[in-house]
Amino acid sequence: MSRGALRLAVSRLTIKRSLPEKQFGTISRMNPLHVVTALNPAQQKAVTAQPGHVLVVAGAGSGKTRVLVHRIAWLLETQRSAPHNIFAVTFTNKAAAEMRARIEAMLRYSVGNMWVGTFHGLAHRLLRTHWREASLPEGFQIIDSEDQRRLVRRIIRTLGLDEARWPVKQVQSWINAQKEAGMRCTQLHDGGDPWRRQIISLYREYEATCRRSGLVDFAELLLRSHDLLRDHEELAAHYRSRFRHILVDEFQDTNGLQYAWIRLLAGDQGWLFMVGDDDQSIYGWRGARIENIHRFPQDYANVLTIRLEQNYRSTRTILTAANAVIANNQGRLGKNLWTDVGVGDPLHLYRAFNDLDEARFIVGRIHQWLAQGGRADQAAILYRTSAQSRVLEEALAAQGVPYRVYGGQRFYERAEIKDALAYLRLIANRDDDAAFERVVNTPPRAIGARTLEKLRLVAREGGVSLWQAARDLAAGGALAARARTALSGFLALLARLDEDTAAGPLDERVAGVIENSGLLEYYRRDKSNHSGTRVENLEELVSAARQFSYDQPEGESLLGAFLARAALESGDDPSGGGGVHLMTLHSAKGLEFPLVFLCGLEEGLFPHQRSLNDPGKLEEERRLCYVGMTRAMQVLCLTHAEVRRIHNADFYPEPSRFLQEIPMDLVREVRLRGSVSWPRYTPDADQADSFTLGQRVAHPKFGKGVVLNYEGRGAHARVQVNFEHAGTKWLVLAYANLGAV
DNA sequence: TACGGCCAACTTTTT
DNA sequence: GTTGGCCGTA
Repeated sequence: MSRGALRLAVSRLTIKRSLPEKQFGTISRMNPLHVVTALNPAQQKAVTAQPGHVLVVAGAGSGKTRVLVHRIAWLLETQRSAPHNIFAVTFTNKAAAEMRARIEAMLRYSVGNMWVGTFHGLAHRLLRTHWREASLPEGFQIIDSEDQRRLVRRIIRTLGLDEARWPVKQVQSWINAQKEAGMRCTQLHDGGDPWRRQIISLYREYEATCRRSGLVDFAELLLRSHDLLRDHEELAAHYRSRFRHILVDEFQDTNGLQYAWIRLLAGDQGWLFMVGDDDQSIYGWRGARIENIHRFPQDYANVLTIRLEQNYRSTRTILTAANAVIANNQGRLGKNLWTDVGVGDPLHLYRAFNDLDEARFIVGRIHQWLAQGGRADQAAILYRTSAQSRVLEEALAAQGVPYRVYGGQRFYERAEIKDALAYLRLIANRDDDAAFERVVNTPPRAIGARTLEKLRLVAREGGVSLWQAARDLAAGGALAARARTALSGFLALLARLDEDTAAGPLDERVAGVIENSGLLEYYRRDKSNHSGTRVENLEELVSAARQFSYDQPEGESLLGAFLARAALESGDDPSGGGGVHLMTLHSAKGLEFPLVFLCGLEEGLFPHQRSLNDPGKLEEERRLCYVGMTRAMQVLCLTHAEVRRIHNADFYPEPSRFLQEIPMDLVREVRLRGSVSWPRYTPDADQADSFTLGQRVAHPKFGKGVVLNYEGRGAHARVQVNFEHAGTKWLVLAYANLGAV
């Protein structure tokens, strides 16, 4: 699991050590021409735009990263910019690492003091440097969404609220939405609304808990560093004079707070270089505001807008189809991708009987691809929901096709890893309530719900952390002897873990904690963990710590830095190993594959049920479809099923509206042996004289049914239909007058 | 207090 | 099909 992450860390290390820093005053080692050759006119225009604000509308496969990298190289090589003048921000660690690596590969010197990172990573860097000004404790820790949810649940219960009326996730996302709107609980007013009054008090209580515990959630990283710049003019001035060039990747995915933060950082001195594609905005449900990219040219005077419309990835057919689909959206910035490569294959369309048939078909096509000399890792199967992967995986495995599934449980999010990290967090900061709650009784050490309840009460009344409350309770006489012993035991254990390992290297420290806390033994004996992966993962964490300490030899708090990385990096980078790529459409963004299967194209699945009644959400689904289609380089194969099994229940979905939005002449419907032709997307489907197995049909007398079987052809063709009410019947096609449903 | 079994939920998830 | 939470029992 974490091996990819480790490999990534190693390669970054190699780059750092083998490249010299840029020496000022030395002659550029690179001919500036190299920065702009091999760029098309639009790319060149973007890369060499004179100081000013720039919006690059970069279509799929139009060389977006290339432009960013070349722009930075151009600034460094021809504009007398130094690496420390540049601030480049992305959404993923992967994108940030790639950008840095490509710049260094191009320039052949290390740009270590250039700020390149994710929004959260760079905000974190600011807060670590200026924790005092940001009113944070020096050793503040980052909590992930799961930690946050547990804290919120705790608070809902503490306030004696009904979880059914105050769903944890809803409260959590409400709080995050407030933070993303820049709203602190003190700035919110209930306006006499009891619901608002209650949820604001939840927010207040949550903030108080975080403050007491020295915890910062993801949204807080951004809000805190935004407020830091807003409230400390001298600090802001310092950074504004430093970062003359601010480059933003995937601008369409920024939320309001991120945009505000960037604007604050730029002030009226920094030049903004925003790269994005409004047609690929697919994270609205997480707070991304597509409006940001739309209003940027209005927010600043004289924004130079450049469109990158030449696509270097897909065939003309694929692009035409994708353009046709996205054209159904309103209010786009507008662009039309084109390519000068060939027309290519038509899109393939397969109408499957059910999800098993769909999977079988896809595997069959992959076999064909392999037989024609293709590699498995050139193929990707994209789906709307993770749940769809299971059937596909089974079909691939049954046929011996290697594959790898992206997404899912990440290394640093695994329960056993988070347990181990919680011990480490408590070592770093005893007041970390989230960590305390997590491991106070993991592994079980007889500290039960009653004891914890008392602890929380004491902590709440005294306005102190759980740790401090535990110390008080263990010393006083308020607890039963048994509970007191158990609690003292935990306090002593932690002190021991801390002291025993304080001097040693990080990995020994981690190993000591895992061993002596009893976690290792606990998971070793865990019967539900048949394969022993949890134990392996714990061992892997020790290796990750060792690797990390090689990677970052200097630094005052290695443990703190390690914990921060664990929170900010998923630690999951499924790189090595070939095989067909299986992933959700969301995780496919930014990738490309010669052969792409887009499956489950059905109303209710894609577009998803929960988006059907909201035009805005529907447009986001369409953008998701656009993203999926534009991943394909050579062959794009679309599939849908007539019967879809979801949570053990059968559904009979209509084909996705997105299919209807693709011009028919770009599509070739694929039929397998054993099925008969059925011109599915002709307007007069009633005229059709043949059917596929599983096809839903309507009979004037028997009503609706499903085609089970057929025999013969032409005038003698007969079909067997299972009618919903009339039962199974054989009908002569020529007389049956069957229609489509 | 611990554990096993049962039940409900379940879109997407860069940090 | 899986997972996390809840509850009853030892």
